[in-house]
Amino acid sequence: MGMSNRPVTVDDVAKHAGVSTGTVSRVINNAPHVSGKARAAVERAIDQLGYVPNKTAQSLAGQRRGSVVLAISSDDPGLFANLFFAQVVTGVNAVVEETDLELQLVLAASDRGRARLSRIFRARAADGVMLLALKENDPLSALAESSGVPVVHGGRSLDSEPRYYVDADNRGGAREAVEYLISSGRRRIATITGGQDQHVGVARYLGYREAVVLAGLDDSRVAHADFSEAGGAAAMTSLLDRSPDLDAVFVASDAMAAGALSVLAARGIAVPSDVAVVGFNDIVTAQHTTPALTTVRQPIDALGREMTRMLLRLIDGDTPTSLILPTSLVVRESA
Amino acid sequence: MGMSNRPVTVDDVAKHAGVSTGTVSRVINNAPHVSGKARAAVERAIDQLGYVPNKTAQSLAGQRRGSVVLAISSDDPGLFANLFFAQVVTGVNAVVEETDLELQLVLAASDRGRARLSRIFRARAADGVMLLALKENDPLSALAESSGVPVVHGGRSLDSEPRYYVDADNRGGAREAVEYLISSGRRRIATITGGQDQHVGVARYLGYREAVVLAGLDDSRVAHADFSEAGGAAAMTSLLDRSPDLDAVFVASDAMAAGALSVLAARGIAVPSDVAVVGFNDIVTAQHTTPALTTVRQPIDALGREMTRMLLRLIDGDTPTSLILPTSLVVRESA
DNA sequence: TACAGTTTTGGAAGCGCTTCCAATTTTGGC
DNA sequence: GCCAAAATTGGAAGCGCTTCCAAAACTGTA
Repeated sequence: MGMSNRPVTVDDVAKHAGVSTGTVSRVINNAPHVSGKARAAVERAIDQLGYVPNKTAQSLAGQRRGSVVLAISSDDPGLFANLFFAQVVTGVNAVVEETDLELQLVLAASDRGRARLSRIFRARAADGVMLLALKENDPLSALAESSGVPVVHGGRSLDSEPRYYVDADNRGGAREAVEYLISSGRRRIATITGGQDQHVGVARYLGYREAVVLAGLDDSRVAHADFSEAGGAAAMTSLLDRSPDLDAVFVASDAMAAGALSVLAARGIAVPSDVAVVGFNDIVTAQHTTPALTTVRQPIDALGREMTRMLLRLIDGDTPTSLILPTSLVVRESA
Repeated sequence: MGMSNRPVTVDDVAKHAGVSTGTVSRVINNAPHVSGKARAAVERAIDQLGYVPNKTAQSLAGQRRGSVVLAISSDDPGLFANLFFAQVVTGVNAVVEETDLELQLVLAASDRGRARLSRIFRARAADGVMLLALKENDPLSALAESSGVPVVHGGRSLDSEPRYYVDADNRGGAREAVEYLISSGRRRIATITGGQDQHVGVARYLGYREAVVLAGLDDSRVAHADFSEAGGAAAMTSLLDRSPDLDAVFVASDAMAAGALSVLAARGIAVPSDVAVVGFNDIVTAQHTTPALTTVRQPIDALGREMTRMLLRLIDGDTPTSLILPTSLVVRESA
């Protein structure tokens, strides 16, 4: 059992099976043009010798890399980033696992990580790359494009729509959330937005406006924030000062919603009876806020899965179409 | 700029610089025995041609893989697992990034993942492997051992201590937590344990006993559970029924502590005035429980970092010693 | 200037596989 | 039982790099 020092090679297998290396290779890759007899002999030899193909050699000879990389460039060390990360990886892995590709991870927030990614593109050192949470206008995006390496983006950026991407339906989710508020009788609906320099920030704001305007309601109760809890609190304060009559607020992230809730609580405003609150993301703490937060959930593992499927198709030479994944409203107590 | 179809190779660089491929290789790997003149010429050529070495070819020729794998076999999809996961990866990446190794990820909870890992061992397809959260008595452990591939374990198992591992000081952390309870005047201290079929479960229980016995207190207030919130609740109930006089409880995980807290609240027992509660892990929700949970924090990213450092040393042929990382008590409101 | 010792260099032989081409064997139709 | 067509096979030529060895170019000293 593999006690020998020198690993078993195709030549050993060929010799042992009494065929040529070419035939062994054909069997390994179950290519056509192999007689049943030869195949059986080779398979027996492989078994007896405990042969495992050397992937490096396969790659070199076969002109493919045998690996895809998942690059995550979020430098946000926050809870959401972490969980998001883990779930995406899970989804990606589930699909990669079905192939015989390796999954390489690159955390591209640091300079070293970015350099690494750049090298991968320049050297075509992977069969494909999934790019997650790239900053707006990231130079890596252009490099990726020009390298010829298949690339799938997770999420979009404001400046330019990637050729291939998977994204959550941020606008639709926001719209649905607000429509829910409207259907439950709210009429003076405010919103706290995330950074308007990011696609998700804008998309969720647009979804809010769409719903509010369509219902013929006032869309002027807007406070811009930055996705942070503190920002959410500040925005809620400003909203309350400007429009004390509001009866609902759609908040573009759960973290901001948590900030908003604490301001509401501090002012003695009851949720949801006085003011209904809806968040976005469905982070874990959403269940633990007081009251538990009604929010919009993104299908994060599906995002990972679909990105990977798309990448595989791209590697196969297909031309997939970008995808927008539906969100779902999770109704708890706050609305 | 790389518009050519055929990628640039050492031969191109050699020709362009007027030297041999051997010399180019020596420059790339900055090996000795290269004149300044030759080095300069090669570097210029590399620059002008935009040459990036082909890692696959380097691996094949150099008899090294150029990659390490991080294998995670936890099939626990829970919050803690996710966050743990993300933090370990972050720590691992931080160290791997400093080398020119690639980081390959294998989720070994599924059969396919396990098969993949097995293949990696049998084919020596990585320079080293980090094994996280392997189940007790996992056959992969034996395979890893016999393969000759350097392996570092994260955490220990009950049945056999791995040759090289990094673990958190579960016993010490538990002991410190209980000593804190004692020092704040508690005398009738109970514990809710995690699964006693896992090393962490046993270690934390041992830490509890150590502290309690050393202080000459009664160590009989024990309820065994399974690290789950529901299990924690059930255990708390049983504890309260058996020993209504208890004035503190050390709970071996935050999830169980959350369950315990809800039981306490339901019975109208005030925390911490009537009963003090300490958890373990410092998951995010620990800050959001009512009251906020005092708990023991593990240095998870350090775990990742130290595992990686240890693996690198192993790959270099050194003989590191296993490591136990200190935990720290995070005092909040519940104790 | 010559010579032994040192450093640098070129070039070829792999690393373990795939793939192509030509050679061989098999097949099937008459 | 013969022949062309089809299927199978062996073997060699790479894939792009490292490394080893021998050859070449230096170095300094006598």
